[in-house]
Order: sequence, then C-alpha cells, then structure tokens
Amino acid sequence: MMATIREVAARARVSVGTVSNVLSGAVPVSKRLRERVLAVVQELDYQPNQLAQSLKSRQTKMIGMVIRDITHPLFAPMMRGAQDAAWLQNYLLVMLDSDRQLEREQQILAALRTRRVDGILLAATGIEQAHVRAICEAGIPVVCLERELPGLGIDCVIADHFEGARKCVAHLAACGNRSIAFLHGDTSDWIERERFGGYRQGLEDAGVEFDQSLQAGDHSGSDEGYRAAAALLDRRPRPAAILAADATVAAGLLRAVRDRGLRCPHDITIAAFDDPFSCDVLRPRITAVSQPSYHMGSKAMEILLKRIQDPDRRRSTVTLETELHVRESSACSAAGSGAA
Amino acid sequence: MMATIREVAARARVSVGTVSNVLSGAVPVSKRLRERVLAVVQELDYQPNQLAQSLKSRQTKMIGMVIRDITHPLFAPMMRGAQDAAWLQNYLLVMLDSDRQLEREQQILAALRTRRVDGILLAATGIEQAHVRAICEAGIPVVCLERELPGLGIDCVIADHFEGARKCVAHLAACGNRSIAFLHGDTSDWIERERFGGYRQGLEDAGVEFDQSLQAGDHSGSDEGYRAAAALLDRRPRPAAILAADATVAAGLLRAVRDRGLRCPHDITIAAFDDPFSCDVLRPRITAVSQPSYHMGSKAMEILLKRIQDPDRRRSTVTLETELHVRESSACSAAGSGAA
DNA sequence: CTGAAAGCGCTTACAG
DNA sequence: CTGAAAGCGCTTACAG
Repeated sequence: MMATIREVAARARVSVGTVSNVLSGAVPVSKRLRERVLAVVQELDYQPNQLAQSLKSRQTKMIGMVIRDITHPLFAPMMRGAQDAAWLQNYLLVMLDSDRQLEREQQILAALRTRRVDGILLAATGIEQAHVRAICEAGIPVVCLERELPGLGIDCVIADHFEGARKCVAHLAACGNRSIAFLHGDTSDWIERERFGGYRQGLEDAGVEFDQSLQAGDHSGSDEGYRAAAALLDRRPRPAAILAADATVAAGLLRAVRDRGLRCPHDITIAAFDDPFSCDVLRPRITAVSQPSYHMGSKAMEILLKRIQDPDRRRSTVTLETELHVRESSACSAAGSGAA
Repeated sequence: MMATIREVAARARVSVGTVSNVLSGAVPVSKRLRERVLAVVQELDYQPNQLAQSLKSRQTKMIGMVIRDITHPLFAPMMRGAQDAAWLQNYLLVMLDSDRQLEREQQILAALRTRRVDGILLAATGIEQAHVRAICEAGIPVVCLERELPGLGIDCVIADHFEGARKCVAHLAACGNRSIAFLHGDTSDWIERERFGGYRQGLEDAGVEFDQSLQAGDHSGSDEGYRAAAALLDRRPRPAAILAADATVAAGLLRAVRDRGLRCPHDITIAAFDDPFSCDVLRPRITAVSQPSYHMGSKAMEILLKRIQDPDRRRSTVTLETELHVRESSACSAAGSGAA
C-alpha cells in the first residue's frame, strides 16, 4: 500500500542509498538525481517507514506520558506543556491513561518499553513499584511528576506545596482572619503533609498560635470532607477561615457551607488547593493555591530530553512555585477583592 | 542496554529462530530447550523489540487518537472508552492533542503515518482537509467521531443531536413550559443545526407553535451567549424556558440569569447541551442533553478494529442516543425533581 | 557523487 | 524438533 524506498529508487533509477541520501541530506547528491528522486517521492507520496529508521538509529523520537487519570483537570495543562516542549525538539508525545489501575499502568509501561520509546514521563500512581524500576534498569530515562521518587535516582518535577500553603495562610491572615482551620485530606500523603507544614509555618509567621481543635479530617473524598467540614463549621466560635487540603474535601466543604445556609465570604472565608472548581460559573469563586501544571509538564519534558542527550547528567529535583489565586471566597479589603 | 534475541540465543545455546519460536508459541519446541530459553529470558529481562516485530509483521498494534482539545471534558470519557476497547483486543491506544491548531493536527497525522499505526481515531478539527485524505489514501483505516465526513468514505460515530433536542423539549413542555426559547451557538455548525431541528420537532410534537422571536444568538462563546441570553431574558413576557445550544452559550446564559437576580428554576427554566458544568458543586445543577462520550469512544474503536480486520467492510455511520439528565434547573412536579 | 553491501532485531518458511 | 537463511525498510560506511 505505502511506497517503500525501494520502489522510489527503482522508479527514479537510482540506488536506495541515493534516495536515502537525498531525503536525509546527510550526503550531497547531484542536483539531477536529487530532483528525479524528489519528483518520485512526491508522485508516490512516499513517507519513510519510521519503524525501519528507528531500528537502525536506535531512537524512536517518541516519548510516552503515563497519566493516572486523564479526566482530572490537573493533567490537561500538564500534557499540553509536555507536548509543546516535545514538539520544539521534534519529539512526538503519546499520552496513555492508566485510569488509576496499577495493572493497566504496568501494561502501559511494558508496551512503551517494547516499543522502545526514548523516554517516559510519569504522572502515575504506583511509581514506587517494581515495574518502574525495571524500566529504569532497562535504561529508559524517566522523569517523575508531582512527587519525588525514593531510590530510583530519577529526575522529578514537583510543586512547592509548603510555600504555597504558607503564602495562602499569609493572605488569609492579612485579611484579618485569626482562627484559620485546616481541613485535611489524605494525611498519609506527602503532598498533604507539605501543605499542612506550610499552613503551620504561615500561622507562625502571622503570630497566630497553632490550635489543634481547628484541624479536622484525615481522608480524601467529598463525603469525608463534608463530615470533617461540618465539625469545623459547627464549632463555636466558628473558625473565621477554612483551608481545604485538596479538591475533594473542598467540594465537601462547599456542600457543608451551603447546607448550613452560610454565606461565603460573609460568614466564612474559604480557600483550597488545586483550583478545584475550574467551573467559571460557580459563585463565589474559590480562592485557590494551584500547581503550575503547564510549566510542570514543559519542565519535565525539557529535563527528560536533556537526560536523553546526556544519560550521565546529574539527577535533579525541580521545585516549581505554586500560584495563589485570590478570589471572592476570601475577599477582604486588605487584599483587594481580586477577581482574576 | 536492552538484550536482543541474539544474546538470548547465545546464552541459551540455541538459534535465534528457536528463541522466537519459544516466545511466539507458534512452533512447538522441546521442553528442555524451552525451559533453557525462558530461564535466560527471565535472567536478562528480555523484551522483544516491537519495532523489529512490526517491521516484519506489518502491524504495530498501535492506534492513534487525535483529540482536538484535550482540556475539553467531552473527550476524557471518549478516550477512556476508546482505550478500554483497544485493550480488549490487545491494541495500544496513544492519544495526541492537536490543541485546536490545524498545523499541529497535520504534524500529528504525519507522525502517526510514518510510525505506521494500524488505525486512527479522529476527534479533530480540520477533518475535511487534504491531510486526512492523504491518510486514507495511504490505506490507514480512520474512524471519525462527532460528525460525519463527506466524501472520504470512512466510518463515523456520532450522537443523535436531533433526537436529544426533541426529547429535551418534550420534557420542558411536559413541565408546563409553553414559551421555550432556543439560544443558538454556532449556527453554521452541523451539530447546532441538528439540535435546532430537534427543538422545532419537539415544539411541533407538543403542539406549540414555533416563535421566531424566541430565538437568539448565532455564535458560540460565553460572551456571545451572554448577550443573546440577555435579549431573551429581557423580553416581556419573559420566556418560560431557555434551551442553550452548546456549553459556551450556556455559561453566558447562566451569568445573564444571575446578573438579573433571576432564580432558577423558580423564575426561569434552563437546559443545555453537552453537560457543560460537570462541576458537582454548582447549584442549581443544570438539566442537560449529553453525548454518550464513553460509548462513542468504545464504539469507534470497535469499528476501527473491525475495519483493520476487514478493509473491505461496508462503510457505516453509527448514531448513538444522547442522554437527558433532568436536574434542578428544570425541576417540576410533572417530571419529578430528578436529581440524578 | 553513486552504488553494492552489511546490519538494525525480529519472524518465517525450508531443510535436515 | 532445530538451525541456517532470507527478508521486513531503512542507514551508513566503503569502494569506485
């Protein structure tokens, strides 16, 4: 169906080597032959078979990106960033969705390996598992997104959750909120712990004493968040502000606020991580600390491509700043009612 | 770095053919040799090079899916559906995002072609362009999602927008709404015209005369929707219900409703296409006619794989039913206040 | 400048 | 059952 280099060569009455030389440009070819070859290429709509090229050159110019959950809004910009950075250097980014299933993730990694992708970007789940180790040991460069990986000696790109939380608390405090509660998500997660650490730092910076009774929750999930938020909201005196540690508990928080007929920010100030409600039509819009997803994706790709160039490069972890989006849910005169 | 079949053969003291036979299972191999081979395979963590396999077998077991805008919520379930259907038949689905840029789409298609994917799923933009034709002529099976393609003779999977609109209007009418307005999106788009057609059919079914003054708008976009919706809302008497033709004008509609302090569904009933605000925390939740994205993806993949098996198969267009999600924005006693 | 040949890592008839 | 050989579609020294 598709023309091969041999057919092109035959039709142009040259050797296949010459066709290859014309196309690659690596070796000079006389104008006469070059034009004859190009004419035939055009005529046959010849496209070199990259499989064969890759077999020789030992590179596929293809990067795989494994996404834990393609429906999660965090990842769309990340994929964009990675893809844009890949194009700049003539790599094709292929995206795979593991749907939070470890087994699928494993199959995907195996499939990428057997197809000899030049590198892999991991925004996945089971990143500490043996199958990732196998990939690394097979010599395929890997860059991990979102969290650091212990032991595998691979590059990572993460967001500065600690500092993000600190900045957010500073903002809340600057608005005059003294009793600032923390609505926990999954407390066993590194990211959550960083955020909590930054929260405490923020309190300290603001000269507010940490109050154990202003903490609630220890699991992710909208219902979990709802229950924990209810406990905080029903406390007397009610906290002035609540910082939700992840998007799922923030959703629960919002429901709890509404169920009580509380108005935000009038009765309660709210902020959350991960910009949970990208939904523009929601009112009030929620103040959020978001990860720089696009930048994380592009940065990770840049690092990956550098490592492909130079496998002995020093391993690095890049920490990128989060962004604080001040919106109506924490509006106050001190900070401006900044609707972005 | 990665072991080759030759190294395995040498180490197991057999021929490469024998290794291949053991691994493929196509030809019986004595137990003794098989075990020796498998032991070495294990020891070296040998993974066959799919590039070489594909070169021989002329199939890559890889399907490419081109997505117009990976950030658009419509596509996530579609990708999931396609991926699940692909795995079932041992194909790897790779997803590519064209970011609504025709040039990028073109590059992606070229990249997929040169990598000899076995088939392509298209949820793209410039599908009438020459570069798609080139793909088809190169003999790569293509299935198109969302809308039919003229002339190329390829399979398509689309949603029944006409019937979706008709059902929705039937619901609105059953709730007692007589004056049902239509907020147009991009009137040059086939999908929009289908929806409008279904709307008119629905009115007719309900015995309501079509009223030209209950139409507004002719472009997509939140601001465009806002303006057109404002015109409808400021009309006296105000329409009882408004059906928004796409997600962007629906967003504008919502803003216009709020700006006027109108309460929904008390003052006005609202419904929209494409389930625009997946955002669970939005109140009221909006009644919506959604495309069966997951099913569209899986169906398209099934058709594609069938065509790969049998290139001479009869061309088909599959039309799938939309889903009507009745929610608070159109709550009424007649239809139940059905929060799904 | 141009062509013949070897080789990338596999699979698959074909002998033995 | 097993191995030697040809071939998938390319690229790249190496002669000429």
